[in-house]
Amino acid sequence: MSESNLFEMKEDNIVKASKALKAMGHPLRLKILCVLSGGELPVMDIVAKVGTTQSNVSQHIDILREKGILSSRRDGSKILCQVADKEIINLLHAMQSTFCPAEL
Amino acid sequence: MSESNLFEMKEDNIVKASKALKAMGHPLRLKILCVLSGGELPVMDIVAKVGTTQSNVSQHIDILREKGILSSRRDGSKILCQVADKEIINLLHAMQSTFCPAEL
DNA sequence: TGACCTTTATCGAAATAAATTTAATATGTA
DNA sequence: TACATATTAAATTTATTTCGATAAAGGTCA
Repeated sequence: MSESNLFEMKEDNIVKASKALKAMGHPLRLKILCVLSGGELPVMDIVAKVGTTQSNVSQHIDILREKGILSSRRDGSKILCQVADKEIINLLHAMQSTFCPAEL
Repeated sequence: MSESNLFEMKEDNIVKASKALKAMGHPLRLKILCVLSGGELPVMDIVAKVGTTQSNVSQHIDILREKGILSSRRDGSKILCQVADKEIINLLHAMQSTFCPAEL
């Protein structure tokens, strides 16, 4: 009867988590998160760093925002984006140590 | 000139990581990982726990195996599956604390 | 205020890619 | 042979990605 999983996620949380993972599971969006790991940046700077169109970046940012992975605030004419919270930062750290063995 | 991102992932690693995240970013596959967090299980047991067809589970397991997230070994007529390594376990922990605030 | 520039968001549409489901069959073990 | 798992295929459906054009919101300056 050893019935305990380490991760007893409820269905709701499974759904929420899988949506967030899916959102992060796109190369451009993951790149955006890496770029933001240094701190807040306006959208235009992200565009410059990741190399695609403004429209495209804006849409990807929106997807990350929807899932609570990224947050943003207006500063004058600019929108400053950042990684939403410390939990997400931790998650990114865990990913880095999982997937970037040599880059620590 | 503060040019350093916390996460300086190379393009290759970004691609690898995003593929793995995408693989985990599916409710059924995440559920399979949760179910396996308690230890090794044969495929038939996973089928029973997650509730779908054998063929479907087998296909999802394959996707996780391809990305190095899950490993398996034969034991007689059964295939025992488990979460691939400690890094992935850490990642699952990070996800749990991010997405399951009340279930700790 | 009005004209204009910058920054970001949104829309429409085309192209592409996945995911789902089911069924049939193959493989390997006891 | 029967059981456990994997593979394949095909049909179907659904979603994603991307681009270009344009809209909206804020800032500047005459």
